[in-house]
Amino acid sequence: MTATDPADADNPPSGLPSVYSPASVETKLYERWVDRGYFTADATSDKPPFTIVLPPPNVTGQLHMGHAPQHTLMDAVTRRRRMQGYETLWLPGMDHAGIATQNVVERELGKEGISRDDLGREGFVERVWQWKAEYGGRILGQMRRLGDGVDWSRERFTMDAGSSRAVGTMFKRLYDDGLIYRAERIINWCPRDRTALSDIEVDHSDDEGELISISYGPITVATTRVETMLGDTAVAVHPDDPRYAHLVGTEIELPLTGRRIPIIADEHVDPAFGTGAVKVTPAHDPNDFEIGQRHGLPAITVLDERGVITTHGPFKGLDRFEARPAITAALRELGLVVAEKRPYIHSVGHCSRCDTVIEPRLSLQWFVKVESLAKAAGDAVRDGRVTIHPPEMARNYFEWVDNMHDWCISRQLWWGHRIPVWYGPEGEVVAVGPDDEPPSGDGWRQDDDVLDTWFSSALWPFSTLGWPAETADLEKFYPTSVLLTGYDIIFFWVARMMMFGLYAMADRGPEGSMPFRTVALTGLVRDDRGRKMSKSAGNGIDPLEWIDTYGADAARFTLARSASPGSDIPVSEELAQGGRNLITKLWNATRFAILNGATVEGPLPDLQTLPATERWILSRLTRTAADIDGYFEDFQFAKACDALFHFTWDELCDWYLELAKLPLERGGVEATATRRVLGHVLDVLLRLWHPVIPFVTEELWTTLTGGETVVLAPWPTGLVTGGAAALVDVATVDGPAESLITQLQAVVTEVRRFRAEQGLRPAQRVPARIDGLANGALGPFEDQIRSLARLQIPTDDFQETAAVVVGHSGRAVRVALDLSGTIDIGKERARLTKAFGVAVNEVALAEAKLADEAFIAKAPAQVVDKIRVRLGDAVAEVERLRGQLDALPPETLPPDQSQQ
RNA sequence: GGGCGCGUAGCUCAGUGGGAGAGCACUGCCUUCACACGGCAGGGGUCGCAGGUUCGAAACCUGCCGCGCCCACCA
Repeated sequence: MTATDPADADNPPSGLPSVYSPASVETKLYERWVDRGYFTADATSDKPPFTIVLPPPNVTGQLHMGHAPQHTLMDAVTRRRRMQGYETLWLPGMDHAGIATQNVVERELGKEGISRDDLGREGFVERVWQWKAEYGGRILGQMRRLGDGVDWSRERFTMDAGSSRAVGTMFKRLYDDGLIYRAERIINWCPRDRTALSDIEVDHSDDEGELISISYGPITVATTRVETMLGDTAVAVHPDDPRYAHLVGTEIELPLTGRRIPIIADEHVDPAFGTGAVKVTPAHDPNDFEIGQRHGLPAITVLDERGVITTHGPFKGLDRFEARPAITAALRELGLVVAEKRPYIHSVGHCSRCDTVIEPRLSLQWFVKVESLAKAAGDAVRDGRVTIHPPEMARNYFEWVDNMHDWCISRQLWWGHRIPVWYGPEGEVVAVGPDDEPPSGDGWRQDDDVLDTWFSSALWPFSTLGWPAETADLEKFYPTSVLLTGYDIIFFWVARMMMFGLYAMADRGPEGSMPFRTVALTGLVRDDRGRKMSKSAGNGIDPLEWIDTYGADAARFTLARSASPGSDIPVSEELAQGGRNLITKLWNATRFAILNGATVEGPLPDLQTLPATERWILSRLTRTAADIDGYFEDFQFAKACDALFHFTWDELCDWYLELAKLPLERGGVEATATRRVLGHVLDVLLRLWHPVIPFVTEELWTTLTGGETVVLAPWPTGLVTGGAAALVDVATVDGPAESLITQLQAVVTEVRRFRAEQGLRPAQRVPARIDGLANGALGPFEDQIRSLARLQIPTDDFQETAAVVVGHSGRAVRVALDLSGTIDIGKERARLTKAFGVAVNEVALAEAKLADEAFIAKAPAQVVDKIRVRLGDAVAEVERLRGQLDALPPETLPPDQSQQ
């Protein structure tokens, strides 16, 4: 059916097929935009800058449903600013993603049967670069398909020369300021990736384990990690615990090892937990490490970097998870296991990259001393220099920033920025800046570790603009305007950019140093049942499939219309279809306009000369544009999309286009005015839509207006430059026209409802006489009302069999219908009776309210007035319905039904 | 353990003191000349529960129940 070939019928006049096929225009348009340099920023421009930071996707990454909404929203924000006349910069790039990328390449090597050790450090890193050249950055191509208007001439990578230089500079500065230090600490260690991790790279989950109570002679301890007992160097009890007071200061023998360890008293112990006695393993537990520090205990490491036991003959060489049952068994044999609780559910840390259980491990690492940096990062939000949207998310930010631990930045990886520190033969430690010569000579060697990926990410807002050099870009585009990202990386990225930005740019003063002025947090993508998207749950939806099936615009609109600040975004196939339908609707509306000669040429006719229908749509357009502009300003994308959707579908298509058909058909002066108004409305509407659905609006706008591009067309409101303020003029706001058309709609809707209730076919024309129009302002629209409600001019033998009355008192419109032969009197009587009952009830309610003295005494006058008006309406309604009931012809039933 | 948030139509969600809304889904009629990816009309909700404030509560307060997320060094 739909295989009608519209190209034949419609192509000649409109140039647009009746069904939009995104695939045929999207790629072409994107290339055109890039070629014409629309997205290329000019640092020498006089326009005010608008800069938005693209969270650099992992070089290994693919565009997934998590990115799609954020990219859409960033693009929409940027496009609107561009149309408003800002010099916009949206700078693309990728993150080298240390562990993730190293893992991918190692897996590749694994397929060839070799390990990274076979290649050596240099060979391996070389291999990663090769991999990047060949497979990396697929996501960049996917961004083009989404329509991201980024400045490709400024594309960056966190490991490129400029970024590396920024990293080196930053490290050196922090080091010289005493904000980077090296220390032996308990850190999170991933035995599979064999590297240290920062606290936030550890995900905690409640896992099944076991709680084993072991007798250490006179005292019993409980543990979930039996294997670490080999490294115990004390047993701790609470200082006030009377049960153990006599044992504090004595020594016991540690089972299986023969070592003697002290019993000590420490405030950290909770006497109410377990036996109230804790085994202390300073090398393998962060709390125990601190207890050890306080009491001068030795730290004995019993696990190596792969999580394998390194001591104690029978257990040496066992993996930690093999050692656990082995040691439990050995203790049980000695009769020392006094209680076992399993399953025991407790919180266990996992590597956020590979899910391996984290092993707290004592090791020598580099740290950023965060105290002063975090304080500054918190203050910048507290004193309003940086705004967080939505505001309640700021609490999360503060909670983290105010309680931050020092940041472990060294990683035992090969892929990343190598720590610029050299160690000399005499134990010298020298941090080397990017412009300095590293020390040479015998015995000097560079640190083997690399920096946490997030170290370079934290510099992204200014390293991409040329820092540490004082470039024109940095001057023009820093601080950036908006950071739009998911709330899941507030800690990983947002807070760290704040810390580093404020520090590195401190010479610009408090108002110029922050990395961005506004942080707009988006939700995460969920499926239509609120579940997180994941491949394993089988509910992953691929945004590229949506683009293939429905087009980029449909995908973008679908995502944007669900995006409320900070709220999660549900996605489903049905929603995407709704998006596709909207695009088609807009397409056809514009196509209709073009087919009917809509034009943007010449000035708009004087408002006074226009019929109320035209003044109404212009008034609605102006209000809608203002609403939308405000919603964009507040990152209320869902509301902006809703307003656009509602105006496009319910007002423009359902009413204005239908109303316009008559004057367009008639031609002449009327048609000329309507064509101009129609062209204007679509011109403005397509501009308003463009930030969200760039492709289809470009195709339609250029066809409609003959303009070069909508990308650079002035935004209808909130302009900072350009002379297009007249696009939406406050003067077009027209209350009387709006209420008049509302009345017109009510008349048409009432007649339609009546017709539907009578079971009339939509196309069937019914003779009708319309009273009450002539003395009202609706008079000129009788023909349109007849057209919309399918009412004919009364014939000579007109015979009123039913009437529809809309409104009351002198302003009522009465439509008398001749339904002889078709009307179902019974149905109509039932309908009127029901409505009559409702109206009577209304009257009773309102009267009761007005009789309530307590209410009258306290309610505001306007509320009382409102109720009086309501009472008047209800009384009129009762009268009206009574009249209609009385006017109803007597019911005549077919003979065969008269018995029922 | 701490923090944040949520519970409104079958589903996903708007709605921050004055007559319960949207999209999708559902029902009926319709290939009406922009659009069947459409049109018209319609059904459907004790706004989680219980108290309180108020003339008036989906909204404000308290408690309870249920759910989600984040943070946390409970052995």
